[in-house]
Amino acid sequence: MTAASTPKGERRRQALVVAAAELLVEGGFEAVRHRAVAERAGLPLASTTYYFSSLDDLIGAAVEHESRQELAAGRARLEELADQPRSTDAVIELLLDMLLGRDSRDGGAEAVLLRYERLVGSPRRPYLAPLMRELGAELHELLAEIFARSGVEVGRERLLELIALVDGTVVNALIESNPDPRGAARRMLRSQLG
Amino acid sequence: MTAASTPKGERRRQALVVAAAELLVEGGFEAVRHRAVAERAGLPLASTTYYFSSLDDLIGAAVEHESRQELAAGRARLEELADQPRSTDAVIELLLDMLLGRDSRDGGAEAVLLRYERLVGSPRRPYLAPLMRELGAELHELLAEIFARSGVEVGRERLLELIALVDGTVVNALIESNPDPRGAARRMLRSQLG
Amino acid sequence: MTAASTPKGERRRQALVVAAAELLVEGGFEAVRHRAVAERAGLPLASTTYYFSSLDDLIGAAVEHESRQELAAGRARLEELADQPRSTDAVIELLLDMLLGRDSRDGGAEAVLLRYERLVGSPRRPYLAPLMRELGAELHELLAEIFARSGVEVGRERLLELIALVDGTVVNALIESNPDPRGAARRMLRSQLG
Amino acid sequence: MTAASTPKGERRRQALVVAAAELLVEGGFEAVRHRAVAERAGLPLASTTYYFSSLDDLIGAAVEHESRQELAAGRARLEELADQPRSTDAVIELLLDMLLGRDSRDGGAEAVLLRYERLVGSPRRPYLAPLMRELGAELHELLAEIFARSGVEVGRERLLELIALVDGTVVNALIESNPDPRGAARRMLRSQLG
DNA sequence: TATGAATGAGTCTTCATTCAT
DNA sequence: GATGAATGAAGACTCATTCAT
Repeated sequence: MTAASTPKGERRRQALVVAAAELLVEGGFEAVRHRAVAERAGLPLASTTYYFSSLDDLIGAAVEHESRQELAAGRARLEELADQPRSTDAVIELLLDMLLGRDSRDGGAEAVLLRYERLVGSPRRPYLAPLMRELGAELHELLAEIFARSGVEVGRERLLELIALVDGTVVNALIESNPDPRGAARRMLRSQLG
Repeated sequence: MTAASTPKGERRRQALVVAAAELLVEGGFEAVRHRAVAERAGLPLASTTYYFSSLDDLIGAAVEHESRQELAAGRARLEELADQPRSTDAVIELLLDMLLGRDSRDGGAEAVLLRYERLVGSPRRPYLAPLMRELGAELHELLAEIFARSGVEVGRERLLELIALVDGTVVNALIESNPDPRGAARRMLRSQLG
Repeated sequence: MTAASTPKGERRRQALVVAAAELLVEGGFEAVRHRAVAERAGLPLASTTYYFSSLDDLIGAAVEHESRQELAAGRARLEELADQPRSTDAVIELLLDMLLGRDSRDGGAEAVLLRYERLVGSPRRPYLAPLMRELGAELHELLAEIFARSGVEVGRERLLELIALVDGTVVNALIESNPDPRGAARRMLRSQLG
Repeated sequence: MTAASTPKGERRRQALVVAAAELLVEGGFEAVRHRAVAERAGLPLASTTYYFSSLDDLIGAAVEHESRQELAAGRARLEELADQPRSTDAVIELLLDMLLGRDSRDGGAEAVLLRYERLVGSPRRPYLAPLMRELGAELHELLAEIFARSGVEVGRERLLELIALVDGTVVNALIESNPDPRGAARRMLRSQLG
């Protein structure tokens, strides 16, 4: 419909996606507006509707871009560290990086909050459902691989339990304005794995 | 800020809070708008800014009202059931009622989603922080009491773990468009408490 | 909903209605836009949505205003001429004034076209239906009164037939770019009444 | 202006006209947009401005196409039925088919409304004037022929009167939200021809 | 000859907030 | 103490048309 296959067109489209993804990460779904995206990308307002049939379409692309980026970075890191034996603590940090984002190491609660807002906000956007399921599956695979390589025996059920534990701990930490949700999740994982 | 101590003033203020709380429960933070609140309360639009210095002010009052109401209902229920011996399953349902809301029993995912959106959306509203902390503490107390009365030995750490497990399971169920988040949480609790 | 009962408010509201009615008469339904109305009335854009819950609401008010104005003018004229005996030709001109608008006497086809566009455009706007029926009934009454006072015996069926004849003649004249639709209708009426 | 004489060009141009005519019939003048036409024709958006200097140009071609099509269909039908003797009622239905469109037999008021919107909307598009005159003349011829063959004596004046009567009746029926404008026109013709 | 890319202008509508009364 | 009136800013989206390639 709103195709754009020329290199130039593709570049502009990508610029919009990147701008939207940045806004998404910085301010959540609400921050992704036609105006804001166009301005950040340095493109005219109408370009947003030219390249994307609706704002939802653009948001979808932004979520996908951001998530794939993060997943890819996670995979790359896993490869990079592949053959080194790792301590439980190192595995835990890796897990936390994957689940809370690497920013959570220094960004305090803010980065984590944004991430979980995005997750909890997804169900409101039904068009994200297939994507979220796919990304979720890929993330689980990645986490399973992390455990496998580190020699820790973890079945599927146990993996889901650990993920739930982390997510639940984080959510509760956020709600209680705990300034260090990562720390809370870390403690929880240690008591489970350690 | 813009107090209102007349009996009449107090009554109107309360009507606005109740209306806002209803909207909050039905449609999340986004649904709480000056217009909508005033209309539902059957009061003039300007009354919303007269009794509340800003929309955030009103939202804060609504969150407080709603949460206290729910906590009180939870406590009342506990008292009501106090002396009857209870099966593990009954305890689990009670826990789920407290954590996911009683609506979750028939409201499907929607009611649960609304609740978790509210929780995760809270940190973005700093004025809610003290309230959320206080409410969290009271909820934990209530849950501890439930366990205590049902004869199940559960320490503070273990309680926090169970809560995290439920919240994490629910969040993940929502993200994956699982139509029955309560069911997912129930299974998790059973495997932990069974 | 968007009440406005203060004299001042009522005046502004009326200014918008008048502006909208002018635009309607000059350019048809399509010409009645928020921007255009606000500009013509010399009021801010948002005032249009403040006083009218939607554009349709405003259009409805404009149509009603314009039509009642015309009907009232027609009645006034009838009273004014009341007791003078009238020739068939005078009756015919009166009829044409009522059905085509007084402007049709000097405005050529343009004024008539706008009028018939408005009529034929009404069914597309269901909210106008009750109004159009009411106005139609009042117009028929007025025309019946004209015949009655001029001593010409005309039953209800015959009246509807004459109206249809005029409207149909006018529509066909317009389609064929006849510059004098009133002339065509006049001839038709003369051959019927003469 | 922007001619296109290649066989391929001519074919594409025609495809656009056909698409535009369909949209015209289905949704009136307003429905004929560059985008919509191109999409329906399965051609690139820019082809609409390449083959037609403006939207009006395209609309003109669509009106012409549609009208000639209908006239031709009318003539064909007349030939087909030519030698059978016909009752007055059959003649009336034939007349109504020609004036209101065959769709009016089952399409209810909608199809008729669309047709009269198109007719009354024509004068606003001056470029349609010559076409509309020509088509009008041909239609009158066709109707005259219908009467001639059915043995009913009808002079030119009487024919124009009957047409006006039908059109006027239909317009008034539409305005009054009469759901069966064809029925109204039928009754009118019966009382005139019966 | 064609067309993908592009956009300025405009569409209706919502809303938090201010202010005069 | 209360509120009707008011509005600037922003929201998503549409569209005819231009232009470089």
